[in-house]
Amino acid sequence: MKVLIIEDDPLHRSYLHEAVRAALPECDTVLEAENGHAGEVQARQSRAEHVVMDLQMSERNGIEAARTIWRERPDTKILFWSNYSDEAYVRGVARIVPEGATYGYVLKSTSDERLKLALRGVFIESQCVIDREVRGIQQKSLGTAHGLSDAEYEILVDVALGLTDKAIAQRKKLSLRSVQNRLQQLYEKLDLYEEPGNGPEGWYNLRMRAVAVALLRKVLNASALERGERELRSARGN
Amino acid sequence: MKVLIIEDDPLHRSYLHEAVRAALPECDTVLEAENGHAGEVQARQSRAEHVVMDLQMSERNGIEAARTIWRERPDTKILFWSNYSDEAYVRGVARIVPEGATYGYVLKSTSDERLKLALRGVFIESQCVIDREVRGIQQKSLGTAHGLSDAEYEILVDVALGLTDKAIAQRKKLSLRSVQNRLQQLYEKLDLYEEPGNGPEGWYNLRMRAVAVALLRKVLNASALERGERELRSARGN
DNA sequence: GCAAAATTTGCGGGTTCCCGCAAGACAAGA
DNA sequence: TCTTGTCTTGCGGGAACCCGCAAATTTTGC
Repeated sequence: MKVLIIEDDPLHRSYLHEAVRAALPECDTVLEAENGHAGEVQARQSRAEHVVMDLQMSERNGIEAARTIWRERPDTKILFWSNYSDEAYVRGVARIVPEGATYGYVLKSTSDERLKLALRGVFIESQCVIDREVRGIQQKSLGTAHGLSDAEYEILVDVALGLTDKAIAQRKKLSLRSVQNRLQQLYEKLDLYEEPGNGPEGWYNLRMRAVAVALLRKVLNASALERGERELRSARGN
Repeated sequence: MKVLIIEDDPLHRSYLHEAVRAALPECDTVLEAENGHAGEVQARQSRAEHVVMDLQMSERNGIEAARTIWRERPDTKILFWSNYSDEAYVRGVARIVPEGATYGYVLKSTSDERLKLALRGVFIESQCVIDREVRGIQQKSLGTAHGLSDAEYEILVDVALGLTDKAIAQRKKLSLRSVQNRLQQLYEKLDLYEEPGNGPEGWYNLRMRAVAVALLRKVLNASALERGERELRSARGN
């Protein structure tokens, strides 16, 4: 059995290495890669079926790497091991998990014990192991109360990238008015109409404010923006 | 001699602890705190004059903590030890360094050797030790070419928070038109007028696009936004 | 298959934004 | 003192945004 570790921080990498050794005696080789790009190459070459990786790496982040790995071998078992449970990350992962794949998502702040359980659970038992806190975010992002639908999320990204309504309409093949409707739903969902303690109406530019609160609430983050920007550029140049 | 370590990642904390022990034999006590808030309290109680800390911690980030520490004792020597050299962080640090204070800024990716040199340089020799890469960012952010002036940066933050031109004008005690002028400068500096490969003019909402590219280029980041939001709220409620 | 519910679209208008133009305000330097 | 340059302010208009209203279309549930 082979395990591939993709993690850019050397300290965390060696910690993970040790944890894998301790939790999985049946594992004979442990490979390491120090960024998403190297990780993809390693995964391809070594045909490793068990991967544990960080999200948020420079060079190429975990979500990108996981996507290409899964695209090549959808039965790969991946354990995500991240510092954060930003909704943007959780959503990002959810978007790329292939049908029926087994994966896990644990936070770096969990105990050694839990990490080991997660490693065994995902790699040996083929269970999906999701940290309690991450699970909480998942639920919340689905709940109709504050959770954004996929349509709303996508338009949020487009707006955040700085596209005009017209550009979005064209991109999404909708009428101008539909785009604006979705925007209104978005504003509604983000509670922009009832921000407390703001004096005269018209303090906020709703469009910008929506992005600001999305960023503050971690519904969006830099990595999601980068992904959107890349997609945008590639769509332009086709 | 006392050294206070403020760092939320346990692995990094113990690594730092060891580095301090190795680099500074004259240091008799090493204290630890696991977030910015605890760090401030520790610094106050222990009267430590030597601090090494991470930026980007949850709970309360390094810049906030450093500011209050320096406010209470401006002669404290602080070594920032961070994963990133985002312009937003560099600028954030620069904003709070008191007159004549000695500090350092090194990246976590530097070698053990350099870290130790930085520790000795800042704490013993009272030198300012700034990583080559960080220095590069500093220079760039000052160069008139792409660098934003303070005025431009501040308006960027206000826009990013979602304020309208009118609100900004009032806040900054300027006329509406002046605010818009600054915005135009900002758009100019960020090269929004010559983005390559975008077809018909009018793909972008300049206001939003400015924030998007600032985020992508790390001129802005989530932590800067949070700071801005806090200031905004406190200004509202005075 | 049909009615209810949700989405999409067009129209119209009020508001805000973006910006060219030009007239004051102020500081630095010949 | 008289430029020269930078910064600020006002005016005006075209474009984009925000949104209520109502009809057309699609989706959903039974």
